[in-house]
Amino acid sequence: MAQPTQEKRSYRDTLNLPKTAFPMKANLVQNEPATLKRWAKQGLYQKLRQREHPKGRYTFHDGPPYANGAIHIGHLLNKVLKDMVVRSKTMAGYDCPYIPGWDCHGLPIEHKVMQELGDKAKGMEPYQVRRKCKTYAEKFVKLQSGQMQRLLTLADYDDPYLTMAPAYEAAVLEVFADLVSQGLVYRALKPVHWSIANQTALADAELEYEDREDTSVYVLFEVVNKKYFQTRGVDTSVPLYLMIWTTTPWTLPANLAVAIAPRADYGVYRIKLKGKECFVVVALEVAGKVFAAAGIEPSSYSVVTHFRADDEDGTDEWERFGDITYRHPFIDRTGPVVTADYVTLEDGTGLVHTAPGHGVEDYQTGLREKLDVYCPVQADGTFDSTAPDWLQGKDVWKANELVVKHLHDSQHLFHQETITHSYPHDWRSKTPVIFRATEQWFVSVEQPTKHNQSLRDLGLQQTANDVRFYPEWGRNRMRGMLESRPDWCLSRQRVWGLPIPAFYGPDKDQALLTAASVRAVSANIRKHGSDYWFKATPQELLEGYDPASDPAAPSWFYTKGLDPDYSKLQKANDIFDVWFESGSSWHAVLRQRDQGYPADLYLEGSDQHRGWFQLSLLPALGVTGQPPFRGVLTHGFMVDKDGRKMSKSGGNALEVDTLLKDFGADVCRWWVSSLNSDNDIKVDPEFFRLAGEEYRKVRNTLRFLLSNLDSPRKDGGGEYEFTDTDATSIDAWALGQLNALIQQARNSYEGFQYRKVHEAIFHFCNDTMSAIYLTAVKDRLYCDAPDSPRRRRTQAAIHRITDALIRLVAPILPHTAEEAWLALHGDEAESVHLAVFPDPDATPADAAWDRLMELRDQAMKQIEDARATRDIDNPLDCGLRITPGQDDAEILTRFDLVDLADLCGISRVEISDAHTAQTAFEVLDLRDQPRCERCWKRDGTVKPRSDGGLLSDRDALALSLV
RNA sequence: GGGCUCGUAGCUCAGUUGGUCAGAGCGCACCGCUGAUAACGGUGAGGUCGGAAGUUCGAAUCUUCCCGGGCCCA
Repeated sequence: MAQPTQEKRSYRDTLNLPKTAFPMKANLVQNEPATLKRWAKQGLYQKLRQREHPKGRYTFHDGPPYANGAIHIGHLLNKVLKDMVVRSKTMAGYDCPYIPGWDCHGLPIEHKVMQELGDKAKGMEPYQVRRKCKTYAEKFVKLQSGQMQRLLTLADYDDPYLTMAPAYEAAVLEVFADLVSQGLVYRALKPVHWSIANQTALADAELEYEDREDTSVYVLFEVVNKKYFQTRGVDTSVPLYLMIWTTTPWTLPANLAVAIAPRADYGVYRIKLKGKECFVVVALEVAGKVFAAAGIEPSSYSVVTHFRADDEDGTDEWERFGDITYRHPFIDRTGPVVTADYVTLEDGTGLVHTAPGHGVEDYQTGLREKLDVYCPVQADGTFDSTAPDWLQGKDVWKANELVVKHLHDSQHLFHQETITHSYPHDWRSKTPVIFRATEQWFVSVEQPTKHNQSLRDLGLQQTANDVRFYPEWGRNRMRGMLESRPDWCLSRQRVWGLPIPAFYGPDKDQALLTAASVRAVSANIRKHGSDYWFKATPQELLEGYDPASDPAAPSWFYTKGLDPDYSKLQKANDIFDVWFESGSSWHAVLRQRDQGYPADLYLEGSDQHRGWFQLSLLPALGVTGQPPFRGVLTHGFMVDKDGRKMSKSGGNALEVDTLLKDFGADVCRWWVSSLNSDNDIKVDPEFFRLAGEEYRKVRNTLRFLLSNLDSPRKDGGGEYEFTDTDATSIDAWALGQLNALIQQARNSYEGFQYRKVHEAIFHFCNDTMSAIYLTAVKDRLYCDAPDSPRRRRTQAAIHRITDALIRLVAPILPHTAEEAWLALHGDEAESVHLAVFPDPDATPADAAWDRLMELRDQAMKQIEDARATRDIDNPLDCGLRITPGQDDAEILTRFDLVDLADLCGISRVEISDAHTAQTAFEVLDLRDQPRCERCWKRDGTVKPRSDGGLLSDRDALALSLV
């Protein structure tokens, strides 16, 4: 006989303790890249395309991020959400390709390149600058692509779509040609920032604001139609003036209206000017300041009456009293008084001189009021022949003086002063910039399309019904934007982009731009890329175009029977708004690459309601008559932990690379899946740390599950098949819970509710598995004979649970799921990502399980109380006597007493013969009973065995001592 | 200033049509286990549901106003 102490220790080696190669420590930062390599090596993305797809195609369409800079935390959210869509749809049985895209053209890149070039840019041809831009874009596509892959997104990174690729550009022109064919494209004037020095339009990013001295003038416009004032008792025999203020006198020749604030009070003042009695209209609030500036004493003027456009009670006086008109101070025309929201009382008189050809706000007002976009200033900054003869040929700076002098001489100048103000300058020439109306290309949202309705109406109608919005309020947002949007200005005066394929004729308003001519250029750009526009002649660009068969060919270019005169053609210098390029991706990617149209889902941040969503919707409606998407899913924006906007300067921006290095992709993805991403999302490193804690919990549950499958089965099932007689087993309960999880997770994935999946999985790991099931079956797994049917049944259940859990978590934690999958099925298993979601099965769980678990809760509570009051540390020192209530008596006879004891974590359970109304529990203190040296239970069967140990019957059997 | 939207325990979030709706998880504190151990289990504390008024027998839930965020415009 061995020594007792040795015997005690030796039982540990007789147990089936958990064992697995799946480590507790994830080491994601090192291991995730290896998983990526493995997927690449096995061609996972391509394999998925070839796999069977019982549900058919699910068309997800990726919106292109801008190829500038490294990805930020917003991209992380966006790309991970997209990847979860793609992976979950794939595992639901769809073919769901993911073609990533990049927006490559546009000002930010061109601007950056120009800055880098500095003075060198001056001697460069457009195509040379474009080459630099292309290189720049390529660099960032590569950088971002690498980062996105590092986030474990599964997409066709070998063949992404780039908006600067020739085939893409050609497709954009095809979309454009279709809109042209419908007569939706037109040319009109619009004010832009204009550099006189370089004779070019400038974007906001190319402006530098510097202080500048200008003459500001207070000008009197004589009212013509005084009806409104007459009703207010103003003497109409006395001249009445509107007083405006401006810092750009040179824009006065283009004045077409005066704007007032809708919700401000205006006074009519009686005043003497140069000895003459008159009335002057100025905003009440600023009148004192204005008169004081002109040196007029308060005693010299008085208010006669006052008015406002909008009454307090909301009635619109303006409409009741009709339009007020005034006479231009030095041009023979009258203009209306209109209201405009942007009019403030901070500077000036509260009456704003409005020249639609010389200001963006003025232009908007002009559109609304149907004013001309009149601009008498030419590209070189001089006035054209429509201006008064004393201004013609003079440049705008000279005109400032001339206009002021003229106003003074004609007694329209109330006051002038010199002011210093911040004024935009051309960042290259450092010269002051002007606003000047120029010819731009537009798409009309008002004209009827070939689908009989305007783009606006089509958009409103189809998004009202035929598109699903997640969340639903996206529909309202889209509607509001469609209702208020003006015609789309397509042209930009830049070089880094897709040229608008227009050719101008000898006269200013002659242009060759027909559906057929655009398609011809499109075909040639498909062959040569858009650089061709800058290198080739008009004739070369139009190769394949036959004006004879184009009824829309303009007569100045082609007359029947004669050869077209290509020498008349001059290439346009405009490029497309980049939004038109990305807004054509449904054609350039989905249709051109045969991905299916329309897409099932677009998924972007909520800023894209106005951006990509709307600007894809409009061209798609024009061409196809239907929206490019069936569903639109949006997420919110990242804010800091106090709910404030993220900003780099504020120091609260998080680097994606840092997050990946500190936490790994799966932890970042677990964090994403925990969010309600409809609205703002708070970000803080602490949240990633917490996500890491939760991740470890899930990982450890998987690890423990795996560790109890000591002999992986090749057939993937188990040696045990469940039958109806197992319905009351703990395993049947666990499998029933698994079914519920499968159902819930699949439904939530279906509705893009990743947070719900996250919660369900976490709860299942934490509660169902860790706290209840695995704790309950530990005893049989460890202590039963390895091949005991009871143990094998549990292992079969665990196998099924593990397999299902890995599949369910795979879209969220692709690396960890893969790691666990290989641990479960062996290294020869290909990939969990080629598998599909599990289906709920017909597990024969007894209907009484719900009640039984309620009873368990009650019993646990009592055991807990008893341990506290009687000072019992170890729950295995407890037993439980159950006195069944009437409703539970039958149920309790069906369940195994050992199972019940294991569920409560105690040594044994007995059922009393007595009866009560309500099931009652009595906790037994078993500390005076012998304890099995192997399983530590005091189950009543413990006695000395032939090996000298104190063992229970089960343990003796397991050791073959009986 | 306008359109859309959000504001529930320290944190992340649930709360159908107004009546067990004041909840869950994390975190925290305390306890247990030491055969899942840089793991595991149990127990507990925490909120006048952004503020005010109103409708109602009754409101986190409806109405109005206010405060504070976010996106897009202006």
